[in-house]
Amino acid sequence: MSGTHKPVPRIDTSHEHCRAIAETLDRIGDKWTVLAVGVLEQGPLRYNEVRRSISGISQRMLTLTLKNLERDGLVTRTMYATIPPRVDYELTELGRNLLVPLRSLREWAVRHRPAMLAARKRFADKGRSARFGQRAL
Amino acid sequence: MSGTHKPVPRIDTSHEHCRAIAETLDRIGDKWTVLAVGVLEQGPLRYNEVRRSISGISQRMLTLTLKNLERDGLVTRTMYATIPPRVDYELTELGRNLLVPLRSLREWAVRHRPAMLAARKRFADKGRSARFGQRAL
DNA sequence: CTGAATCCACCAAGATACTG
DNA sequence: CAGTATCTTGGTGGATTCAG
Repeated sequence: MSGTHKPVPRIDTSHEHCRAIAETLDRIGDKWTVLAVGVLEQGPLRYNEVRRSISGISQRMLTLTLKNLERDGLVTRTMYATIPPRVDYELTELGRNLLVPLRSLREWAVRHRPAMLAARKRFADKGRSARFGQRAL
Repeated sequence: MSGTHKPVPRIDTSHEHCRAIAETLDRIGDKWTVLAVGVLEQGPLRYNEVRRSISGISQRMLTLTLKNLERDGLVTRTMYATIPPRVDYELTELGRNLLVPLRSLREWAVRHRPAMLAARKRFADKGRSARFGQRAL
């Protein structure tokens, strides 16, 4: 292990790291993926159980979201040839690993998102007052 | 106040966390935001420095991305009325805080994304063999 | 140099209806 | 119950041009 005690001293040798993040975000940054992962956190669910757990999702988008999660090895899909048919979805190890950065993101959202929204509001107000010559609306 | 005192204080107690994540992802999950934050990690940069640091970005998208970051209090925008004009962008405290979950995401990407891509490939191959009657292509 | 403005292509995602 | 198939649309982002 030659001399180097810490193999990760520098964070950003180039922006290929950023690209890795961006690509990951491109995958999980759609409208429903993290919600699906979230509701599956507690354990396996049937198709319609997932559906009911994510209010507002359409059948089409749920099917697409789950299929993509299965394709990427983040959830398993288990069919039971019963009548009526039954399909269970469950997070894989890989999928559960994803919960770690998601929790980190949640942590940021809980702690700092209010400040962000406040800044957004200030920005909007500033823009409005500028457009109306510094006069309150 | 007849009967109904509280319309509905709790919307989704367990999954509102997922919504918070989803909303955050909706904000930073676009094509360029994390890349911009990433290149600004090392310190303030001028407009064209950022531009050159993010290969492939158009003027329009860079301007939009930076403006949104400024609006949400994640970066500061400092104009110098010189000729030629100069504008510096720099991460705020809020913006630097965002680096924490982003690093967590990068950690996942580095460690687990190869497995995800492998699963995706297996899935594609499986689909192909299925469509061609179990025969290798 | 640092943008703003305009036009346009593409695709994610919703609505709806149908199927095994 | 667990999906597919088809159509439609709003928004994201690219290319180009104009401006202070």
